[in-house]
Formats: sequence, C-alpha cells, structure tokens
Amino acid sequence: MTSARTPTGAVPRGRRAGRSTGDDRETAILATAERLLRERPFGDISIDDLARGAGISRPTFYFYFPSKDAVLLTLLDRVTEEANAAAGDVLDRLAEDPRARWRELIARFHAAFGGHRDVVLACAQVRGTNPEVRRLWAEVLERWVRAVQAAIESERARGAAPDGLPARDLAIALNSMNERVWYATFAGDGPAVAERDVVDVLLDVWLTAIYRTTTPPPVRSPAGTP
Amino acid sequence: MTSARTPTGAVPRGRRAGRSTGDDRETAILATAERLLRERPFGDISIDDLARGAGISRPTFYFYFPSKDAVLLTLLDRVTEEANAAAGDVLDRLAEDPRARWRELIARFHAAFGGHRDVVLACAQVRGTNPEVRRLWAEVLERWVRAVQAAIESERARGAAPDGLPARDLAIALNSMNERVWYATFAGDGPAVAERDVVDVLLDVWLTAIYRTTTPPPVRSPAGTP
DNA sequence: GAGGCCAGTCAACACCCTGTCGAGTCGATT
DNA sequence: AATCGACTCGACAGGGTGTTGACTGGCCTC
Repeated sequence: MTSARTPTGAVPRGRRAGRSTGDDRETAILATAERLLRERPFGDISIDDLARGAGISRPTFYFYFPSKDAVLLTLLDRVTEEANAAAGDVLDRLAEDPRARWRELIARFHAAFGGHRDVVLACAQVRGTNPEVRRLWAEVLERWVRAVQAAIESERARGAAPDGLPARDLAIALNSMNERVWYATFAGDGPAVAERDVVDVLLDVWLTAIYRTTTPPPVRSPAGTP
Repeated sequence: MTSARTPTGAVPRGRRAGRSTGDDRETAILATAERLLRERPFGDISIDDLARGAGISRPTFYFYFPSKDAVLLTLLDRVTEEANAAAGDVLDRLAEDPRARWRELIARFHAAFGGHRDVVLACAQVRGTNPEVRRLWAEVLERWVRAVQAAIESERARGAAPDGLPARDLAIALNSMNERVWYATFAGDGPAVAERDVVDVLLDVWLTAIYRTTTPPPVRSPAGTP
C-alpha cells in the first residue's frame, strides 16, 4: 500500500505490475463481475466464477486482482467517477435557480447510481465486511459532503437560506438520507420510495431543511417576490 | 419455518425444541457473542469462537442455534423490542408540544441503539448478505414508518403541519436518514455527526421537513402565537 | 540463434470454516 | 431396569481462499 501508483495518483487495484496483452483478461474479469452481479449477490459469486467467466483458471485470477473485493473496488471507482462527472459544476450555479439546480444535482446522482445499481448494491453489502470499500466510500462521501456544505454556506451568505444547523452536519444528514433511500429503492426490500418519485421526495426534504421552503428565491430577488 | 412458535407468536430462533438446563448454555452463547462483538467484527467471529466461549464444542452449538446469524438475529430482536418499548406512546402525545415530543422520540431511539451499538453495527453489516436479517429489519422499519406516517397525517389534520409530500414517503425518507446517520456516528468511519449533536441535527431536519419550521405550534394555539 | 528474462498460466496443495452424521452420556420417567 | 429425550462431541464431507512451484512462449540481447 506504499508504492506503485498510477499516473493519476490512485493506488492500482488491478494487476500487480507491467503492461501487456493481459489487459483484455483484466477487462474480461471486470465484465464478468458486472454480468454475474446482475444475476446474483456478490457473496454468492466465487473467485472461480469470475475466473471461469473470464476464461482463466482461479490461480490466474490472482495475477490480475489480489482478491474478489478488489474487482468490486475497481467497479466502484468507475461509478463514483461517473457520478462526480455527472454532478459537474451544478452547485456553482445554484443561485440562478436554487430549486432547479438542487433537483438537477439529485437527479444526476440518481441516474448515475441507478445505471449501475448492481455495483452500488454490492458495494453497500460488502462495506460492512471490507475496510477498503468502507474507506473508499467514506472518501467519496466526504467529497460530496464538503461540496454541499460549501453550497449551503454560500446560500446562507447571499441571504437565500436562513441560518440553522452547522452546514456540515446538515450536509452529512442530507447525503446520508439520499444514500439510504436510494439503497432501499434500488434494492426493493423494506420500506422504499417508488423509483419514479424518489428524486422529488429527496429534493423536498433538502429544500425544506436548507431553506425552510420548497421555493427558494433565485439570485437578487427581493424577499417576498416570486 | 412453519411450526413451533413461542407463546408470543414469534418464530423461535434458538434451540430446536424442549426446555431444560441448556437454557444457560443458550444465554452463554448470546453473552459470548455480545462480548466478542465488542472486540471484533461479526465476520471475524467463527462459530467455534462462539462455542468455545460458551464452553461447548462446535457441533453442540448447532443444538442451540441453526447458524451464527441466528445468534445475531436473537440479539437484534432484543434491541428492537427495547427500542419499541422506549418509544412508547410518545407519538400519541405529539400535539402537546410537537418539538419536545419529536425530540423525545429521536432521543429515545438514539439511547436504545447507542446502548447496543455493537449489535446494531453487526446487523447493518450482515444485512447485505443475510436475507433473514434483512427481512427482520425491514419489518421493524416498516412499523416505525407507519407510526411516523400516521403522526404526520395527524399533525396535518389538526393544521399544525402543511400539506406536502405523501406522508409515507416523507416518513421513509426521515427514518432512512436516521438509520444511516446513526450508523455513521456509531461506526465512526466516514463523515459523521458528533454523537453529542446527532439528536438535535436529526430533529432539525425532521421538524423542517414536516412543519417547515423548527418551532411547530402546540395544540389549539392560534396561528402566529408562540 | 543461443541464452535469458519475464508476463502469463495452472495443477496441486495447505488451510479454514461450515454444516451434518452417528455414536455416545445422563437424568428423569414408567 | 428399560426407555426416552435432552444434550454432547469426534469425525467427516464439502466448498471456499490464497500460495507455491513448475511450465510456456514471446521478445530482447549479445
């Protein structure tokens, strides 16, 4: 865990070293994992399944990934990158139309996660048992919490949002809610919000918690004017 | 799963049948589980650990519990019963002083879960891999969701809370938030609200989501009068 | 083109954990 | 004392993980 970093600075989760034809094997393993995840839970997939699905033997699997969890971690990396990209700079343009922008943010995350629900669900399931997944998820969440915290503070600064809870605590609570609600919606077990409604339900709670109203004012609008 | 119910109607999770001296063995297993859970995660505890801790051999363990997970399920039963008892009839007395009652509700749950955080954390961790735990937790959550939903509807009926999201969706979102926020606070990994503040943070989001204000009016108070 | 290096490959092994089976012990009935 | 049911465990089967050591074949070097 102390050497061999990729050009982007991330710790490589795949092959131990070198570069060569084995690239397609690595992607075959990843593809097999995503495919199998669509039919059964992560815990019911053995390394042998992954290896055979990629056309190699079990020991050879270890040449490409140090463990089954590392495969999932790689998959999670992709999803979070996609989610981050989808979020873009929406939060920087909040004041234009707060309600529309917050909705856009939530809807984009919803789309990004929903598009890879099997991976997201599997990660949520192993987060309990795997410190690596837990750490990575914590990092990702921390990043979003900070962004939301900054956005709340900025909305307060321009007078659109009233003071209240520490912005960080509020950001943690709202992000946590989203995570858990999405999980239930995607997993479909236990009480869940219908997928069709989930974005608007989350949005409503966000707006009321941040602005005390579901129709926050855009920039430079005098108080009381719609 | 079709016979042998306890007096209360619950499916017994412990010994297969009969009653006798083995009672203390059963409690010894439970006690060992709670003790071990305090020092390491559930996944790192083997059935052998549980058995030896209770002074019996591994096969004998199976006389008392069908699996390791069943032990955890029994522990979870206790905690949820305690939480339900702690909640009491607080929601029926909401109108007296909404803010104080909601706070009481959240604070009591916090105390109940916090008092058995190791068990709660372990359950959250295996929920991903164990259908039984998932089902039980879903049931418990459903019960609370229904109670909160009814309370919201009643607050709306008396004019204390404005209309808005379907009460059930709102109840799901708020309960989900609490679950996830508590988990982070107790687990201590990732962004979390400080334990000292968590009740008030959650309360604030509940109140604004339900009432659009943090100071909802008590019963029969004319609008605008504190 | 002989030698060597190295990515890539897998059979076989050591290990750990789970769940079950069958043979037993022991105290309380009948 | 014969029987029954609660209770106990040694031993086994099965399935998963991670490692080892030998082998292959392309490619570079001298």
